[in-house]
Amino acid sequence: MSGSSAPRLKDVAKAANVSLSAASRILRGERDRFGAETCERVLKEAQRLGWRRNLLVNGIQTGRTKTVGVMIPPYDSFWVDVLAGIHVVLASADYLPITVWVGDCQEMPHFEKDDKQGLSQISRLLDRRVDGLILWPSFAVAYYDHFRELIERRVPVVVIDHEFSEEQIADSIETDEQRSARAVAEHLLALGHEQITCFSSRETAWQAWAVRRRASFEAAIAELKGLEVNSFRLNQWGTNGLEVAREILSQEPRPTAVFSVTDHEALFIYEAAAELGLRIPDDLSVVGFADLDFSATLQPPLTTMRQQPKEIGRRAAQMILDRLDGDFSDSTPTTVRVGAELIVRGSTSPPS
Amino acid sequence: MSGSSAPRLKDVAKAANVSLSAASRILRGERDRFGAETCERVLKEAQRLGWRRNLLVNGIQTGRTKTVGVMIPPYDSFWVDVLAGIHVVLASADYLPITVWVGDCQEMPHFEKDDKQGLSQISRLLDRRVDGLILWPSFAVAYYDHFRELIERRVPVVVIDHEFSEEQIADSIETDEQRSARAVAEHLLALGHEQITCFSSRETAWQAWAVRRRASFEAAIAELKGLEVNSFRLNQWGTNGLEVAREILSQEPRPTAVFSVTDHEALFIYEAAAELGLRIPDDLSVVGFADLDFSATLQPPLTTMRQQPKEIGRRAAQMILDRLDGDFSDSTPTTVRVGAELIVRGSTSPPS
DNA sequence: CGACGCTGTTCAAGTATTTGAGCACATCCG
DNA sequence: CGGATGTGCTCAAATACTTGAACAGCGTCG
Repeated sequence: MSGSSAPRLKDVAKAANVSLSAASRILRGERDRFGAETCERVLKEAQRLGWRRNLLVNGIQTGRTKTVGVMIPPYDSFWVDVLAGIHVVLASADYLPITVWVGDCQEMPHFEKDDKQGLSQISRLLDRRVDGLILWPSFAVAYYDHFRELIERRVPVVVIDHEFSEEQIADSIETDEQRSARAVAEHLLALGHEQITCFSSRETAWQAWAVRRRASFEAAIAELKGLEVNSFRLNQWGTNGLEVAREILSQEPRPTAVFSVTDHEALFIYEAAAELGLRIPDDLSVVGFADLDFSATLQPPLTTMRQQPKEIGRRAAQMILDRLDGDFSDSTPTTVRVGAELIVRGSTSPPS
Repeated sequence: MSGSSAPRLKDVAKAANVSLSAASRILRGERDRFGAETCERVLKEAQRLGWRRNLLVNGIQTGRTKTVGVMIPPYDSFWVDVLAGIHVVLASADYLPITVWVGDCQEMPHFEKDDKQGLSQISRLLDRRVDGLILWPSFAVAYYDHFRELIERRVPVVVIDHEFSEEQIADSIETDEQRSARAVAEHLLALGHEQITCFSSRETAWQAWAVRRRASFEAAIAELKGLEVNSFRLNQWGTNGLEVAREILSQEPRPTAVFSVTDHEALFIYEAAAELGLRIPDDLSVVGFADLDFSATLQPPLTTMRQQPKEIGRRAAQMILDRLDGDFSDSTPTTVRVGAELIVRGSTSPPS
């Protein structure tokens, strides 16, 4: 019934019996110009009325909303951790991330209907005047023009897990795929495996990381031992994981080790192996990638490359903040590569 | 180098050679007052300059920012799906969720340092003038006063998974714990189990759902068969999952079935069972709750209650939108209970 | 010829707040 | 006693629009 919407500064000023601008200055901390008693009165009234500053107005006036748009697929614990990293860093600078979904999250998180959805999401962020943008480049290529426009308007952009095919127009951050794939290769070769298969993800245009991961792995195996890796991948919609896993395990000769480009694919290998009565790691070694939340508790626990999603998130956010603080134009776009660590668990052993 | 920040309406008007207010009206869709040729010119210039409306201004003027604050723990796939549901519904109404983290997401997602963190997060949302608030009530009790203030200001609040201990002051949405727990109880009893243990989560003040879930389960078992359930729980920080699981499986007599209050606890049971050489489901039946992303691919696949997180998210968002659309004061707070479905997989069987 | 419709214009006020400039008054110094 | 200094506060413009009201120029119709 009180029907009162948010109290205005005007109300506070009136209640404390000072002018609007006096109230504004006092509440902004410019107190030395005013008497202690006046300050206290204003503060007390603001408190009593429950006044809070209106950041929208600040946004209009300063051109800074203290928000950063984030466009990533909140798909598994990897992305959740990336988000966590972003949140922590932004929060400590009193920024807030505004996250939008890409893809038809209704039914299939990893699949995007068309470019327009992503573009409209970017639009919605820009309408809110975000100060910066962190994104996973589902269709980065399609957005190039958009990026260029943003950068011209001094809205810093950081892209996660994307390699710019031509000119690099924005900052970029990714897992060091080459080193990581090599670590996996070294591990499997050291165990003595020679029949090695790689289970890649969907390798659509925007899944550049999957391509790089698989290719780096193939290259490492070839370079280290001269062996050829037989590679499989998911279909375009990522719906046939179990079928591919079955296919992988039905090869003649059967591979003794499978490197899955993420832990998700490894799950399908586990499932197919159980179906076929193959024991891990006795009959089959499995290596994943990401160290997702469930990987340590699989039976057997999954050997996997532990990425540093939180660190990736933190660095991404920090890059945005740095760009916003410092001079924007004088530094060229950079790429940060974050390391990953091989966690050896029970899913790998020498071939029998 | 162009150094241009976002173009203003003024720029568009100038470029199209019309007045500011004409440009405003045309771009807002009030076109019938203007000639087709003029409209086209304005639209074209707006497009060319990349003009986009400034929702901050709209927010100041109308008091509606078209944003909804969301405060939930993006902890596992359950919450990710809740978020997805929220996003879908809000996006279709051209709203945007602004998500803040609760808890020290740096190290321990499910643990909050103190009330103040949550309150400061709410503050940051309110400073941005969110139109509504969806939250998971880590410290809902501590926030009661806050809620009351929000509701007085006509900021609708929806609480997920929280039971108001006294007066219900906000809308609330939760999984139907009673029915769900009863379904689990019926399943285990139908299989013939009599030594049944419940593995609860941390049951801190704000984990009301865990308390309700465990208590409902105990009650159902008692009511259906007159049996007593031996219940265990995690410590206050949720750090001793494996120890508790070991303890559970070391009881004399050993339970033949364990109901885990979430799939996370079930993972610990799997791990402890593997350690002790117990086979699931031959020696031990395990039931989880939530049907998280990994549950179907465990070996054996986990029997679990499938909640409807997306539906919960959707309903929560819809409740906010309804409150915003309709008359706010005339309807009393309601509680929505969303059903869950028992998914029987390989982790349960009759006791041997 | 005057009224009317069409297509625009200008004016002014409103949104919530910030901020540079400046004013009134008191005190203090020379 | 005049001028400098400082305190406490106010005024007005600015941010980027929106919106209602009034009005102006032009062609047309009765």
